[in-house]
Amino acid sequence: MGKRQEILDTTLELIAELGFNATPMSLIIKKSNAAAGTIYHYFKNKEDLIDTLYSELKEEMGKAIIKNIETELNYKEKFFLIWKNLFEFFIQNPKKFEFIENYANSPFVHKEIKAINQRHYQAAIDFFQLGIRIGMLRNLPLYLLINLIFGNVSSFARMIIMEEIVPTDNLFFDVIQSSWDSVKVI
Amino acid sequence: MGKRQEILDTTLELIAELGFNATPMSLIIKKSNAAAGTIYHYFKNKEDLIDTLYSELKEEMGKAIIKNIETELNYKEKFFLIWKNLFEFFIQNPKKFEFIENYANSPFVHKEIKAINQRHYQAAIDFFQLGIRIGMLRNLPLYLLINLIFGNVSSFARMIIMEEIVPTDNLFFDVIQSSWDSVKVI
Amino acid sequence: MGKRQEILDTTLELIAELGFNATPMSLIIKKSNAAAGTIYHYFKNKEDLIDTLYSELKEEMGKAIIKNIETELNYKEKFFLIWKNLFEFFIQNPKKFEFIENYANSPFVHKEIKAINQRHYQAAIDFFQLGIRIGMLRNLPLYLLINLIFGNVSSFARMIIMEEIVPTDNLFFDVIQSSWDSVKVI
Amino acid sequence: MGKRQEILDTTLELIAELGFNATPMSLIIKKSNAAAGTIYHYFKNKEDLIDTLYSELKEEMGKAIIKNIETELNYKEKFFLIWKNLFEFFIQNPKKFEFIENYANSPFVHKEIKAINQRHYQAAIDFFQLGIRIGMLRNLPLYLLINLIFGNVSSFARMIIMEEIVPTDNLFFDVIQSSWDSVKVI
DNA sequence: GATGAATGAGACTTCATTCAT
DNA sequence: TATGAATGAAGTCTCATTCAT
Repeated sequence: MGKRQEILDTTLELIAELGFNATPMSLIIKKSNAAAGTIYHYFKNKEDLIDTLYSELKEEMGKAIIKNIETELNYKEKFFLIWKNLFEFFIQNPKKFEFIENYANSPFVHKEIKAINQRHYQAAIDFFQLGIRIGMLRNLPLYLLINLIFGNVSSFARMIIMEEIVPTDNLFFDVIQSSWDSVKVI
Repeated sequence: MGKRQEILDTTLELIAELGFNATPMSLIIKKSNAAAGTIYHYFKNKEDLIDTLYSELKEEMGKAIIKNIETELNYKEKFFLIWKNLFEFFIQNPKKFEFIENYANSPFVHKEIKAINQRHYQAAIDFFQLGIRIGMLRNLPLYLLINLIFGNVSSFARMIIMEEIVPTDNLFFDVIQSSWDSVKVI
Repeated sequence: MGKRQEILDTTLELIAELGFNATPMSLIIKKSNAAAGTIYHYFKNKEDLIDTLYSELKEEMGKAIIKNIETELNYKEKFFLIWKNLFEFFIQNPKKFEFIENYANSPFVHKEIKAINQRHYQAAIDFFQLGIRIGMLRNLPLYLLINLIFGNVSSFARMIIMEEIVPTDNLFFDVIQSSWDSVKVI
Repeated sequence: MGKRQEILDTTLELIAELGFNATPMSLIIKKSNAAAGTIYHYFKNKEDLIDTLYSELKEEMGKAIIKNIETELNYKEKFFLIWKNLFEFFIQNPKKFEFIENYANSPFVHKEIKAINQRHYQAAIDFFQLGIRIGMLRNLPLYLLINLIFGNVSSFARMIIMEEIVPTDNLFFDVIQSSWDSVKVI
């Protein structure tokens, strides 16, 4: 698979499961069958390793969100599609979900890294901005609106991943509808 | 003020500002004007210190949420009151908000601690359950519904605290209305 | 019982069971239901506490060894009596045995303390010296001879206390005879 | 010499001289010219370091005891040889003697470690068992007999090492004869 | 006599990182 | 590319002891 990728995968795995605090380099080294020096061959230091992982995941997530967005759909249908895309990315990648969620608000993360990675979301951001402009969505500050919607997706996905609720098609429909109702105009 | 309280206050302050990783015991010791041994006189170890702080904050937050709930109000008005109570607790206690948010989903936290602290929210939980039963609120799994609503409050509060948006009465009204629209029945 | 005695008893108990390393003052404090300050009221410091305990035990042991020595007995019978006295003191006080054994060769002990406590054994020492002089015992350096004999008692007592052998009258007779055979003249 | 061996040697040196309590890891680190981390690279923790040292010494001692045992000698001569082998190992390695003696009865030592190391003594154990079977040695429980003899060697060696007696050939002959007299059959 | 909160030096250990191979 | 022994600063925690009450 290549040592570099193995290291990244192991890091994701461990941090998702144990958290940052309980994931020392020594553990990443052991679990990824790499030598200490090898990690430092590919990454400048621990911070760089984490930042790289974060960036790659964010890019992957950014692409997942807008999958099939070019299809012929009306605004509401595209909203539902984006919502579903994000939701399914989380459900199908629980470790990545865990990592991104923990990392996103952590003081561990560098603001610059966050800023840089915003670019992967430009299409989605534009979509929501359009919704406000054409009067489909409530006139809330753009990023607040996005955070509210994405927060809904997270809350729902988290409970499923944590096995606190059982996902069904009906439930999915209810939640996405609830989310839509919160931002749609009348 | 008492060393114990001083230690707890300092810990909140530091972890909110710097995060877990960047808050060694030595720093807590220095900033709280206590000796190393004193911390261990009151808390079994760092984990116990954090758990205790979390529990005390959760209790305080639980009480804040249901402030004035006994007043003569209709269901929707009570919903708005709880929403506002939580929001104001966050805005007025940004450090506590930061700590609770970071800590809540961290693998650092013990499930038992979370479970124990649920009791402080019984009144609020009962309130949402009632809403579903009497047909005021969408028939979603109880805790999912609560997480969606509280997630909205968090998203809004976070952006204000991070100074990413400027709070106004109008904005507040829009957001709380959005939140209500997402769970109200028609 | 008096706090002082309770502290000494607890210290014996703990050190016999756990060893010096695993017996911090804090544990003695907890198990003896005394406050930290109380220990320091009676003993200058930990060293003084241990030294005091050692001295009291040595005195007690010194008296036990020469019990009934004034009786009308011939030399060999008195040898057997002393041997038996020491053996029974060990068997009946396994914790004291453990403590004395561990403490005796520990660099923890102060030479002066050891020297001072020799006086309790003067009668026994005189008895062995007499044995050499009158030609009943091998002409070995006095303290070597004593150490060989007392070492035999210890080896035997230790195995019984550790339940590595089962004590019987016959076994006792064999061992004491073996010990006598090692030092008797022809 | 290799860091690992240097650490073990230094540990033996220090513990023999100062005892467990007065031998912190920091001192071992300083005297062995190793970094703190290096010790933990080779040993899980302090306990493991001590256990390893104990095991290696026991193995060495086991081999020393049976040196030249294959020579053409009668039973008594072999008994004297083993006695002398052990004695000389102690005299020539006073630090190892000190360490083994202090460690052997310490609650610090793990029973499993002791059990494992018994295997190095199988040849000697067999020799004493044979002595009992063929009627050369007193019919005492095997391990008791061994402990009595080895206890004699220890008592003698200790006094020489502590410079409480001066070793001479005559004295050596007297003591070994005394030891033999205690277990030989008539 | 007795208490126990408070102390702070120092114990053990972990950690990210380096560098010769 | 890859290794892993070695580093040492810094982390968490323990300990004997003090002192105001």
